[in-house]
Amino acid sequence: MWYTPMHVLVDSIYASQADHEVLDENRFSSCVGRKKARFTEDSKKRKRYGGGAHGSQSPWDGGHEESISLPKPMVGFGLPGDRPRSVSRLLPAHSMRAPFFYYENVALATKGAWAEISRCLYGIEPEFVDSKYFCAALRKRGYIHNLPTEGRSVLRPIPPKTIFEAFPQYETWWPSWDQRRQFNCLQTCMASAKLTERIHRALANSSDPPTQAVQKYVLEECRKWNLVWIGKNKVAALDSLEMEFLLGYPRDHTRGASKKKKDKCLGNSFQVDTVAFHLSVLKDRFPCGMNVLSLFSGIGGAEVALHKLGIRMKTVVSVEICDASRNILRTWWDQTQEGTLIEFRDVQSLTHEKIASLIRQLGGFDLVIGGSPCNNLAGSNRHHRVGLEGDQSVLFRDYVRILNSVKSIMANV
DNA sequence: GGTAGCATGATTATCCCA
DNA sequence: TGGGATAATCATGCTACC
Repeated sequence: MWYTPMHVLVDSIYASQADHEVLDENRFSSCVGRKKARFTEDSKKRKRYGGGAHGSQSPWDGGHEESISLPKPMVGFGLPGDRPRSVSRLLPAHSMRAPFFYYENVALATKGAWAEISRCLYGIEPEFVDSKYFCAALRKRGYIHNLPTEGRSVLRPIPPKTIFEAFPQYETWWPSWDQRRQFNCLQTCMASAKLTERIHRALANSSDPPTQAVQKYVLEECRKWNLVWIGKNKVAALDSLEMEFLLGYPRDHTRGASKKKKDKCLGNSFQVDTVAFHLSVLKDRFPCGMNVLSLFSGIGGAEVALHKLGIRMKTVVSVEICDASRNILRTWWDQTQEGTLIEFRDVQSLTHEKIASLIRQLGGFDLVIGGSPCNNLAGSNRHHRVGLEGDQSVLFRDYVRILNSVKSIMANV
C-alpha cells in the first residue's frame, strides 16, 4: 500500500516540486484563444505520491506487482456537500498540458491494473468513487484525470439515493427481512424468468415469514440480480427505463435497441451524475463551448453529463465500436445538440495523422474523455478475467496513445 | 445471422472473531 | 494478527428459436 488518498495530499508533502506543479485552475481556456501555458519540462527523475506511512513506496517501480488500495469510504476527492477543505493535487507538469482528460474504469480491477493505468497516465493517482453517493445504485469506479477538484457542483435535481425514493411503488411488497436500501452495481446481464419463478416457488412453499434458509437464498439472488418486489412473493428484474433513471440518462435514452443490447449498453455506461460532478468545474472555463474527443463513447454518458451541466459541445469526435451504442448517441445528439458529431468506429483507426488532421480542422480538443473496456478486469467475467493485457482491456493503451498524440500535437500548434 | 434465455465461479476486499 | 466467512462484481458462451 503505497498510495494514500489524494484528497489528503497537501502542499507540504514535498519540499521539492521539480517535476510537479500544483494544479493551476485557471490554466486552461479555449474561449479567449488557447494560450500556451508555461509548463515545466518533464523530469526523468520521478517523485512519489503518497504521504505518511505510505510515502516510501512508489507506483513506478515494479508496477505490475503493486496494487492500489481502495479508499474507504470510496468518496474520491470529496462529495457534494462536504465542508470545503484544502485540496491541492500535485500533478506531474507534463500531465497538465492541454487538453483536460478524464479516464474511467472499474475500481475492483485485477491486482496491479490501476497501478499500471496510473503509471501510463502520468502517475496520477486514481480518484475512486462509488456512485452510491450520487444515486440509488452502487457503482465503484476509478477515474484518472487532470481536472481541478475545487468548485465542483452537482446536477439538479438531485437524484434519489434509496430504492424507495427512486421507486416508491415497490415498497408495498418489500418484505421487512429484505434490508436493501440501494441496488448493487447495474451490470450487463439481467435475471432470467426462470430464476424469478424459482424464487416465487421457494417463497410460496415456505412459511410466512420464510425460513432463514429461504430468506438467505432469496436475498442472495436479489442482491446479485438487483431484483425488486412487484407482488406477494414475486420479484422481477429492473427494466431498461429504471436502469436509465438510476444511471442519470434521459427517459428512453436507449430506445430503438433490443432489450439485450439495452442491458449491455447501460451496464457498460457512466453514471451521469457522478461524472457530471467531476466535469462541473469545466462549465465556467468554457463559456463558449468545448471540442471533445470522446473515446469508447458508449451511449454517450460523457456527452449527456456535459449537456446536463449546460456546457455547449461545439464538436464531439466520438469513437465507439458498438453499432447499437453509436445509434443511441447519434439519436440523442440529433435531438438535443446543435454542434457537430464526428463518429469513428475503432480507436485503432485514430492514427497520429488522423488526430493531427482533426486538430487542424477543429483548432484543438478541450477534453479527452472515455472509459476503456473493463471486460478483462471485471469480477463478473468468469471466463477471461485476465487483466489489462486481455483482448478488450488492452485497448486502454489506445486511450493513452491517443491522449499523448493530442497533447504532443497541440503543444506544437 | 440476430436475438433471447440460461447456466456458468473466481477474484478481490472486507468483516469478524479467536 | 491470521484465517474463515461474507459480500460484491461495466461478463461469456452455449443453445434454441425466429
